[in-house]
Amino acid sequence: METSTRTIGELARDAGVHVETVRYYERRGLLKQPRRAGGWRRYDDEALRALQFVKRAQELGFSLDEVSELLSLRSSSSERTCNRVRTRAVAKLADIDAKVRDLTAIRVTLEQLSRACPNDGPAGRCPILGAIGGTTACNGGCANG
Amino acid sequence: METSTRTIGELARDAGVHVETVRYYERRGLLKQPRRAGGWRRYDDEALRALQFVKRAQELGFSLDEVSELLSLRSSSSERTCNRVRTRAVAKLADIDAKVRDLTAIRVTLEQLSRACPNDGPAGRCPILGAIGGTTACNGGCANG
DNA sequence: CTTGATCCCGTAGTCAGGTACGGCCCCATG
DNA sequence: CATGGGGCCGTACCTGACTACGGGATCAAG
Repeated sequence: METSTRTIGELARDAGVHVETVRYYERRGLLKQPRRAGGWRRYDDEALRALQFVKRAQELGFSLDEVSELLSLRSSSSERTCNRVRTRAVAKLADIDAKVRDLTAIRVTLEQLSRACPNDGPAGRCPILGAIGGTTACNGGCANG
Repeated sequence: METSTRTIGELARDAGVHVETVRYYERRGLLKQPRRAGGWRRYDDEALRALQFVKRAQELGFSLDEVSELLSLRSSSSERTCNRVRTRAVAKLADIDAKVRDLTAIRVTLEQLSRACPNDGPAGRCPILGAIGGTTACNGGCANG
């Protein structure tokens, strides 16, 4: 943890990911090639921070492609970098809002159906099955004839 | 739409899905084998309703495996069917709630960061990049020295 | 110097829910 | 009867983010 040079296994443990994940990120260009000692990758503290950056951005809902974007923004020196990052964050906020709206709509429907459910009885009287699919198990008039 | 016997293409169009999706559902056992005329699948109105059942259950957040379960419940004749369906619906509600909670937590964080963003400036002064990843582009003291 | 843990690499597989392809067959229309 | 659009089937491919495998190399401890 406090050693500034780690093997891939130690790095992975410190960051709470699997070794294969580190190699995968490296393949995807999310982590830069570390130096090698006798063929083994050696990572310093900065590599650990880079890995943590990826994980945290991911936790904030960014895909690995988007993390790549953020990473290139992070190493850019433009005065507009911050603005561009904010644009991404705001777009991500909109994505999240859309998802929450969709889920909430589904939730409302499911909850109404669950409430309407008498909690016993056969398929033909189940309001949930009824709402999902009309009549099939019950051709022609059970519960409405 | 009003013909009671359709080809797969007509069924797909009526249900708003692709032909391949119908064949895929059939392979997965979500739709039963239709009768054939000269090798071509022919579907009646009930097949259309079955397909719509699958789509609507999916819209309510059920995976195709869960839809299979619902389908077998639907054709069961037990008095406890309704209860079992409700159990699935309630579990799905809990899933949705968990997802919404996660998304909301992310949302709060992202929004705070967006608000804190001065909307211009370089990476080193970007609160979003800062919050995600500490220091890398900015080793040793920009914006805090 | 041996042993066992760890690392190397490339390739392939996983999950969900489809989507695409290619070669052949069938059906309705003119 | 020809033709073109659709349908048949099996198989492979897609996205995203890993995860697994196998055979060989290397390192640290005893």
